[in-house]
Amino acid sequence: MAQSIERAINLIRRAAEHPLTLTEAAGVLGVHKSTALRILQTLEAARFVRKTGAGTYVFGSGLIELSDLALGSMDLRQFAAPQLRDLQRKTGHTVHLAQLTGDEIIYIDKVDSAAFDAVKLPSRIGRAVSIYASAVGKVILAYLPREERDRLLAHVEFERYTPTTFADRASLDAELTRVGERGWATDNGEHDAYVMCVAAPIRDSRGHVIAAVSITAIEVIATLGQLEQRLPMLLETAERISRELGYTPAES
Amino acid sequence: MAQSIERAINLIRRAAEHPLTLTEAAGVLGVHKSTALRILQTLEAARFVRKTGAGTYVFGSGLIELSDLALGSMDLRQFAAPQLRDLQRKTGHTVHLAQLTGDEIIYIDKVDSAAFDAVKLPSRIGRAVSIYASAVGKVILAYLPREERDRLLAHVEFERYTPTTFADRASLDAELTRVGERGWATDNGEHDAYVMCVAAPIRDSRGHVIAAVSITAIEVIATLGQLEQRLPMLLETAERISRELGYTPAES
DNA sequence: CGAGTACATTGCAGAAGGTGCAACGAGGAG
DNA sequence: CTCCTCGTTGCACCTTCTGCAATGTACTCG
Repeated sequence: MAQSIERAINLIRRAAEHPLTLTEAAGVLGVHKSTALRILQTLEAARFVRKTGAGTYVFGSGLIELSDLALGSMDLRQFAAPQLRDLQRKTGHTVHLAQLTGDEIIYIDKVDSAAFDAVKLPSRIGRAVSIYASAVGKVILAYLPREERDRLLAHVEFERYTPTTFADRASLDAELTRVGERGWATDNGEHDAYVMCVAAPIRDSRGHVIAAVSITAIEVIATLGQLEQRLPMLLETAERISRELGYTPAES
Repeated sequence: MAQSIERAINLIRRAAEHPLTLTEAAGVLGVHKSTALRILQTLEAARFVRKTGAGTYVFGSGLIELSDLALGSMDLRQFAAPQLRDLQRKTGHTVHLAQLTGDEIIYIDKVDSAAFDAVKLPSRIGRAVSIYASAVGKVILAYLPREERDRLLAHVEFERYTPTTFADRASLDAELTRVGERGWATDNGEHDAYVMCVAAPIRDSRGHVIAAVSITAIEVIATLGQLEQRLPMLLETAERISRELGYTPAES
């Protein structure tokens, strides 16, 4: 649509992979060197690329600062990272940290299972997660104020990914009530039939649920029941992270 | 220089901070909505931004994937992260992980000192480090094959940042020999007069030095001598990371 | 329930910005 | 010392981007 921008993006990608000379850049885009030069200079001004002493262009720190900015709450990530790692080691399963940002829930950290899983989980840091067909999504939704929950679900078009998906508002609300009562959520293959999860909420200093940790496994590795056996560790991890964020559990 | 690209970058920045509606986007840039729309659509195609159900634009996962790609060697980061954290906790000082990428040395991870330092270190993940006026730079240089060292230093213009800077090739080479012999490097305020560092090399499975860990403090907090007392921990951390990368120390 | 409002989206003509050319400059190799 | 390659600059042309106006769509309020 906007080809100069497309060209710029193309160059960013290349530069991130491998140092790029001006002539290479022009070659890749199939444009004149002067054109490539101007694009690179613009990107350099934004520190999206950086010019090395040798005259090659490489990715710049601007991009990383941006992702940091976007992933926001580096606090949360920083505090959570060692706990996630611990949890991964103790359970052996893949661990996710997801957070509500804007209108959606995205993964902000992930610790892969140490096992040489034949099957890689497709989740990626920065990706949005289904808000109603995931354990992290449901556990966050469950603790959101009524109006907030309504706002998030207002635009959602429910889709029945698998037989277990809660694919309408009524059954989802019932599930959320259940989740809210027991304090954790599961994902019984609700998005991908063979992927199981258990998730627990993370609270900030005001007690608001703002994120969630989960452990995930494909059914071949562990059934949902087996995952649920790890629940004490999961809940402890979530609580520990919450405490680091300044949360003090009310004595109820 | 290329204003459509500048505009695109501007929008990326905004979207990373806060969900953005089309009208806002147009307002920010001072252009017509249709213009803003086309830019956003282009960015969306590259997944630099993503459109939420509510119609707002937020940062997209493409950016994060890019930084991951650029920081490369996620292996190194992953393996190193917990060790760095440990080292930070034990020493109390800021810990850096730097790596040789292309022609330069960049920080690929950082664990800030837990202390409420009045002075923040200006280092940032993704930023390039001076190759000859930093502990990490020198320790990596010291173990590089002769030709590689020459290549990296060929384009360098030496600058005497402070009285302690090794500002010419001859004195730098002498220093590198010393570093190579004892197995670690210091930065005695060679770039910024009040910033002290001690760094140790990290090796990959072939035994090549590819990165370095360092502990850093401003002189008010700790003198170089005090940092050197932490040397055993630093060296142990470096070796542990090297082992995780598959390095097996030769019995010399 | 229906009109009104606010917002996103599309097509098109004009114009501004981007493009390629050619010439210059700098650095390295032989 | 000369040639060659690569990065950089100024400029005229033309492609591409822009803004307008009209259409479509979703939400609101009477």
